Amino acid sequence: MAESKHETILRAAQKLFAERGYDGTTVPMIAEEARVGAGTIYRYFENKQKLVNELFRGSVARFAATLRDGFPEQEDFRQKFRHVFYRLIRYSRENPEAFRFINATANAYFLDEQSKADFEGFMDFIESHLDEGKKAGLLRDLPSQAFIAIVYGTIFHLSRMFEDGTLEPADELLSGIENSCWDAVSES
Amino acid sequence: MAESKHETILRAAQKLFAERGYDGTTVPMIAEEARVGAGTIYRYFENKQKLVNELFRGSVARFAATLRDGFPEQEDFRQKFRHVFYRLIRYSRENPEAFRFINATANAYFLDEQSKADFEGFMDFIESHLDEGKKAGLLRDLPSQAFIAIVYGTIFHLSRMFEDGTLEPADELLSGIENSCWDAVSES
DNA sequence: GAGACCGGAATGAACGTTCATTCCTACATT
DNA sequence: AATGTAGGAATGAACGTTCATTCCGGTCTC
Repeated sequence: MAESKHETILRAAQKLFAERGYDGTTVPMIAEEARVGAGTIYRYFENKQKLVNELFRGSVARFAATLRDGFPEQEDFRQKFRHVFYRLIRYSRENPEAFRFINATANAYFLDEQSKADFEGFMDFIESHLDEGKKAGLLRDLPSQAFIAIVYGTIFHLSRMFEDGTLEPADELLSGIENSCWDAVSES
Repeated sequence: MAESKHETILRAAQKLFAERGYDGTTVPMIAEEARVGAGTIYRYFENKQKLVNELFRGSVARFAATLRDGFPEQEDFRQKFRHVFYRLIRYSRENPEAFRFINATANAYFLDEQSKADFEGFMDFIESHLDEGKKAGLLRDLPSQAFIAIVYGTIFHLSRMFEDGTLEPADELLSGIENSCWDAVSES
């Protein structure tokens, strides 16, 4: 089998959660999307809330891995910034549903402590990376959270536009926006 | 009475929708928050979906009014940009629940055509304003949608941080971010 | 005391979840 | 090789609960 039932169910849930949200998605909907019986879902997940938390943590872990993977530890800060930017873009483009799901879910009332902690850890990676640039005097005198708002906020909105076809993700466009973001955060 | 029941119900619904989303909010919850009977809600709204759509349109209308109000038609583009930036910030700060609700709801499956059209009209105002700057050669060679992603995306993320206390909305910080955004979109 | 208005119990549909049953696969027996 | 059997996996009808919505008896207002 190419994909286990466990994975099939998670994939189906992710698609629906991204489209309709957690509360707007019923367990029978997930079952139908995954082409399994409703009861089967409960062989793999204790309940709907455990399912959404497991899905969230998995998505965040893969997202974090995408960022850390091939991080140019030896190169200069400008290169590192570029790496993070393009990896954020890459993940949002290759996993639009996961990206949308993560962002819509990150503050949700049904997330457990572990999930919240995992997401915070992921954000800390981005923040500490920006802190490094700030210490090196390469970035403006703003809290690194502000940089996150600029870079992550931009990419988040961009990915929405790519998804609904408002904007086409051409290389030239991405490179232009990467420069914009760099100019927004870097010391003049 | 300072506030009609109609308004009280809308306010209560907005608070809950912003916190828990449309499907995560039940009509009895809204009734309790508004301190009215569940049946009373149906004296003012045909059903839950009509309620959320009316609320959405009202919020978008007030948001749009905030932007248009006092728009410095006679001044230069830099001033106009500043105006839009600070009005976006102002609305998100004075109406954090409305702002969060609008952004979480803008693409939702339960919005009717009228609501979608209203929101698009609002976004068109921002876009046409940016187009003007582009025609004047003041902005980079990027689609104006990309500018929206940068400015609106930044403010959206920022407002989240203000709401959950990650960041404090000091004047100095806002002015610094406004400059960042301007540098991100303007021709060097 | 008539009429508009309101609250919250009542209602049927739909929810998350369970469970008795069926299905499938692998191995034992011949 | 063919048949029998065991047991985990899968199912979907059924359960209690909760939802959106309706309805009706009571309460203000004039």
